[in-house]
Amino acid sequence: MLSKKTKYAINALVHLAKEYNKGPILISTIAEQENIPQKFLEAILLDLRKAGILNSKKGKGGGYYLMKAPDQVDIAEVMRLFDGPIALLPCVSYKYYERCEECKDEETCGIRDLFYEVRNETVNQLKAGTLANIIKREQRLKHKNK
Amino acid sequence: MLSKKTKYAINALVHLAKEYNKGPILISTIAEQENIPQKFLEAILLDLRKAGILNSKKGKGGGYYLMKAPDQVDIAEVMRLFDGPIALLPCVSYKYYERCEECKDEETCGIRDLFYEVRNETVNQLKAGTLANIIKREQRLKHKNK
DNA sequence: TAATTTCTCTATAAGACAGATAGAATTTAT
DNA sequence: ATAAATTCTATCTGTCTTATAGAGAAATTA
Repeated sequence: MLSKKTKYAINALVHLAKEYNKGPILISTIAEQENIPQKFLEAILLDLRKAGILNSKKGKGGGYYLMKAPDQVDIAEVMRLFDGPIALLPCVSYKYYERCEECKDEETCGIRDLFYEVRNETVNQLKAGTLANIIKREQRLKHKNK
Repeated sequence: MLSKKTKYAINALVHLAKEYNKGPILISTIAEQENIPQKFLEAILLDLRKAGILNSKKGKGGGYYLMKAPDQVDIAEVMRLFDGPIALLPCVSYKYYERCEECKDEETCGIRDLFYEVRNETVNQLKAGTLANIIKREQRLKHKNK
């Protein structure tokens, strides 16, 4: 399961994506509207800035805003930033590869082979899941439910 | 990522699947051959027994053995038993559903929509991943690498 | 210079994770 | 009946992660 940190991060990013190119948004605004504890959100946005996804401005009229276009920020990136690997086994992780200590032969491991396929499919889905894509999904669902 | 508990469980199950219908196998044998701390493995096998996947016999000649055929035990079941939900968000979990506190409208949530698709694909893959399937994969890989 | 807002640093309470320890209960073989 | 083998139960512990809260420093703008 995703940590709250990651969930909050995604919600904040979607919020900012909806206001893309409209100038900085206050932390407090995002915190209120997205139901996120403000102090926790501060840390999250800071991490997103350090990762180059957001930028910030201090003082009056300040706040946070997206550095990249909403179709250039995908969920795989956000998840890796906060929760680490997307793979379910360290031995099939691309960015965080590590050998399984208990494993006898990685090359012929059937368990690894299965989880390698799972990882690939999941990463593909999450890379297609950009902020723009999520907003599009939301619009589609709103139409449907009317 | 899977917990060590789940990883050990899968390894132990694959081991037992290879000896299906050959009588009980000692905990100590599995622990040694699969590089699993014995006492930890005891707890794991006990849980698998309580879940109806394994059965055990005490005393001399005792040990653990599979209750179901290797093609009837899938990895989704094992993961759920030890690590809980497979879904990445509680609001898209079938067996462990829970509302996201911070969510404004579940019905039209684009984030939920994305993770719903991810969950479905992952569960399908993991249900196809039975013990028999894993052993078949291993055999294929051994052939290839010769 | 005063107000606004982000940024830094520290602390912490609760729970999960990965085992270790000690011994009780059961079964089989002699 | 007894000894050996083996699973089963219950408790405990140290380390790490999660999800915050608090106090105030630094920067920016009016």
